[in-house]
Amino acid sequence: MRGVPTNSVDIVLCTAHDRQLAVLLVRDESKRARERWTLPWAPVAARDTLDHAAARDTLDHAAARVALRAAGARASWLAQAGAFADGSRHPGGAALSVAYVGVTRPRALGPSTGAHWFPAGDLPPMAPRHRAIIDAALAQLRERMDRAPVAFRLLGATFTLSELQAVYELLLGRRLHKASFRRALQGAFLVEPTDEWKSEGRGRPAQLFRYAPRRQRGGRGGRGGRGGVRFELLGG
Amino acid sequence: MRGVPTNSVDIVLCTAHDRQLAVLLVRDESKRARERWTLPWAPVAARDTLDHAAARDTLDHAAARVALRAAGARASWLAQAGAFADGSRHPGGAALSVAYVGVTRPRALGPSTGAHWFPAGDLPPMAPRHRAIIDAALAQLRERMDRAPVAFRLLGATFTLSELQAVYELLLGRRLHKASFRRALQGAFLVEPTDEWKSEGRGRPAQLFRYAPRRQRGGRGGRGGRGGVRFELLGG
DNA sequence: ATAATTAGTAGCTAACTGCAACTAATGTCA
DNA sequence: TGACATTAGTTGCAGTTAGCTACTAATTAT
Repeated sequence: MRGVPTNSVDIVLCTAHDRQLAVLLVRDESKRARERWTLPWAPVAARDTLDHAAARDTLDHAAARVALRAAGARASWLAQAGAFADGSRHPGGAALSVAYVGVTRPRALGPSTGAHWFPAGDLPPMAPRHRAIIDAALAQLRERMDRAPVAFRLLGATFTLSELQAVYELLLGRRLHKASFRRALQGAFLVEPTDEWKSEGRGRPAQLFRYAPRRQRGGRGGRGGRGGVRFELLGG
Repeated sequence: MRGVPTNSVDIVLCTAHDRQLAVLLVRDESKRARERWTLPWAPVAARDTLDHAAARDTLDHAAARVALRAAGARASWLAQAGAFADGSRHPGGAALSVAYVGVTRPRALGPSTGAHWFPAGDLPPMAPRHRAIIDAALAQLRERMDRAPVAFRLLGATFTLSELQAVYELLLGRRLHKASFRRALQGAFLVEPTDEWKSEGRGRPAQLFRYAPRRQRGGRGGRGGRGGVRFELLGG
């Protein structure tokens, strides 16, 4: 916290933890912090953005660095979630915060990194701006699930269809119908079966699949946006 | 342009102009500008964000002010489209730009305001960052059409269903099927008929409707997000 | 063996989309 | 005046898709 206010990049990194959607928070190290947690963040100096004219996108790279440092591993998906500059003070005093939302595969955090996974529905007290960022980031995560393969990035190279459905349900926050889910998935040519099967202890073993999107058959899909208009979401 | 780099708010304001989607640009007043156009923008001083703790969202208000000044009227819809800070220089030297996308009803621009509507498909040379902002803003505009009543904001208080469909086709950049469009609209309880009719010269007069969303009947819609998962958009 | 549990599939119905064809109301023009 | 063009608005049909219910399949627990 120098004299000149800086911009910051703040990350809402999500994972599946203990059958719940969890967000990564780190301990707030500033003096007046009393048992507080913050999102992982880093300042973005104005200098940086002017010096490296070659950089494809300064903000994206800064976000990737912050996520890597906080979680100990690369985020497997990361996208910008917006800029926040309302009055509520930022833990680091940043004038403006660029928020990112991402996912990373569940793994153990290194000890004493000061980071911890919190269930998204049970977060500790935080700075108002960080609370707002989390709300917006989780909302955008859900909206983007049908445009980016977020769910697949939360899984390993191979997975069962039940695992995939569980991730969708976790991220969307609602139950899905098994038969419909599989029919839609099959029709989208997104996964292909492997020769391996996975037995989880109880019940029938499940076949393992891998994410292997093939170019769409002329059907509905396609980037151009076919199909009718969806008026259903325009409540008020 | 003082010594300290500032942040900026840059607006991609759209309207229907001459049967085409048009973007509002203003003349670049800076010295080394040779016949160049830029998006309407304004600096956001770091001070502002710290002083007015009461302001709901500093950035949204700044964006609304910029749009009002450039177009001479309030934007009827406005949403944040992301933060941009790649190497490409900003016309005003801003280190970081927060982009907004909005729409405003077609109207005559005041004379000699330095602003002009350009067809979205035929834009003049601009700073690379502004070009990137426009691309991202128009993409987001299309994605948000089914979550926010953007099309209705481009129309007056009453409108014919053909006018509504034309706006949808303009913003989406593709043709829609008349019967399906109307059936979906009727099923969503979004508009209600008025007693007035509008005759456009040729052809049968059209009934005027007004935007009056009623709370959804138990059907598909609802904010909670019903319906199956849309895998079709996950190409690669 | 039998029950419990999980995986995976099939049939039915309801809803929705696109298509084609139709009726309705107005202006244009011979 | 009457045929024609133009735009509005509706209807019936076929194909597709989603959700529901119910079923079979394969494994572990008792």
